[in-house]
Amino acid sequence: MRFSKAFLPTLKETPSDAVIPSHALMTRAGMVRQLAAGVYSELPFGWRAMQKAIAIVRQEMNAIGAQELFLPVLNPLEVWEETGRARDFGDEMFRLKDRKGRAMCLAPTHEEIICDLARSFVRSYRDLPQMWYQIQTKMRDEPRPRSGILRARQFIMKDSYSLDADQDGLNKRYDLHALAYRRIFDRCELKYFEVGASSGLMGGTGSQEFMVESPHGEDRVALCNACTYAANLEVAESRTASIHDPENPDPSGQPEEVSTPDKRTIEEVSGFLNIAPERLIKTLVFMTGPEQSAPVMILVAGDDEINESKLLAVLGGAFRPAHPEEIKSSFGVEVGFLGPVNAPKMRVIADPRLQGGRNRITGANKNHYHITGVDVERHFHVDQWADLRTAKEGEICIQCGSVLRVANAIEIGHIFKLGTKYSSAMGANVLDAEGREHPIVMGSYGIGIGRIVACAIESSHDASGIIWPAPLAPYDVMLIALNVREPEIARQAEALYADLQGKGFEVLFDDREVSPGVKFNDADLLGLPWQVVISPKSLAKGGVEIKQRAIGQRSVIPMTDLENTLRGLRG
RNA sequence: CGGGGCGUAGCGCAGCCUGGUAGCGCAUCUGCUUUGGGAGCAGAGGGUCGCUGGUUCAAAUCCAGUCGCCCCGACCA
Repeated sequence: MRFSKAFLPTLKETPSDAVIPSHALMTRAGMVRQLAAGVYSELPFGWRAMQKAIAIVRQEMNAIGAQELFLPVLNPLEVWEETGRARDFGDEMFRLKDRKGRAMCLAPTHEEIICDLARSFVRSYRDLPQMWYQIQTKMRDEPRPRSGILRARQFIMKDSYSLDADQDGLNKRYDLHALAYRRIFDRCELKYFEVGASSGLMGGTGSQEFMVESPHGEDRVALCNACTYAANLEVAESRTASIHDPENPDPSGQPEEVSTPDKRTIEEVSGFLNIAPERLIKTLVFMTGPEQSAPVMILVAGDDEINESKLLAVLGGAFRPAHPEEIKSSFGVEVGFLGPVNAPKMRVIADPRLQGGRNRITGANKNHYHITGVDVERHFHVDQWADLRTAKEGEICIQCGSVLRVANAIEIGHIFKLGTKYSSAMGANVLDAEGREHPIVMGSYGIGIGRIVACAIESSHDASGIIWPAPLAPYDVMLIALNVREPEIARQAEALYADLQGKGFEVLFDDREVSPGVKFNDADLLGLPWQVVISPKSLAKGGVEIKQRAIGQRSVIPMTDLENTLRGLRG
């Protein structure tokens, strides 16, 4: 491609609404253009990078035997009502009506459509296994699109689905996907890691995320400094130093009320009574059940934060924090003075960190009072022990005993063992060898194509611009002709342009009549792996000048060595 | 959904407080000169100041509403 003819609008200045490096650079390099919040046009330079990522994904998906198909984005809402996800997705699903008034939606993902195909065409265990994938535009009305294309409302995703007769089959298909994903991200030269994850809205029995560490990532992950343990903070476990309880002055006594006027938060009470926060018992009340009308009491140590993902898994269904009025009517007390002792009867779930606690402090269920000397299980009953706390930086790895750190990361892939959630809801069944009907056992697997590209830039750039990993680079070589009005330069540059292309290199040829500075700056901004400069100076030295973008060093080499040098650099 | 900020030329911004001819830099177009890190000179084009309404002799500027965009949080395959 000739730069003089290309639709490649580079920008000298960073648009004011680009906050993170990948967004700023993608905009400045003429890769994308925002049309609305979370909606982007992919311009030619950016689209080429996307196509590189797509080609890699496609090859590796085909390599594990998956078959590509293409599903509709425009869906009748009915299909989504069968599984209840029309409701679960809520406002995140774009909805519309067709001219006849039929309720339609724009697909945020495609499990339902896959299930619909499966129930129509898959009858027997002999038809299984199947792996189907597509590279498709997804629509989600995100409450807050942000970070450029990292969190968009319209984005391209590779999504695949496996259909199996049993759990063993699912495990195999899941492992195949994990393998393919590792190959894909390796080939894209991303420094990724895998974490155990929550399956959230998707349901199912297990899931892993593929993450790239980045300060601009929206996910938080716990990583072990020594071993391979890594988990999304939503599910991460950790060990903590045990809580030191001073002897209870009266081991068989009852808790004692202390006045704590206007001290509501852990911090206030801890400061006021001069007692370590971990010895306070934090009491929260959530409403759960089908009507969200059943209260449940959650107890954790005062210095811990409730982990809502873990709580969701334990409660097994939707929940919400109780309203202050609900608490007032059942406990007769303000939030802030709640406690498990002499509380109204309700299900009590406590974090194991409280187990065996002695002489602890908690709310008195009386405004402006707390109680001290509380012994766990002697003074109140616990129905269920469950890990409900959020792991923190510096805590102990459950695998190896080393120290955990917490980092931000960008999710580039996610694989799920769905099980039969969708197939049973939609009646996608197969007959087994004995002629009995079973729901198909499904898996679902996603990769964010745009995130691959954005992550590559996010983790490989400098002050001048992008530094492409070669496999994702929109072109292999930036050929720069300086002083193109000089006939000899023009002639040699044209010849080189044709020659390199003939040898299979993808070349962006800067043939513009602009000053050298403009060309060098654009070349660094666009970040192609190699820059080849042809100029009076280089010709005088008997060749062309070559610069590897990542390293920055220039050297002049004979024209005849160019091909070998470029191939050598390719690695 | 809560909090904050911003909408003025393609991009980056000033002007608004204190109402009175819409500006600057970059980019664009023409001509000449220029070619190793975002060139020089001369000339030119480009704006319903997000939108609607109000106040006023007069509104980019003041008031109200509305739409859009960004950020923090909540939320989130």
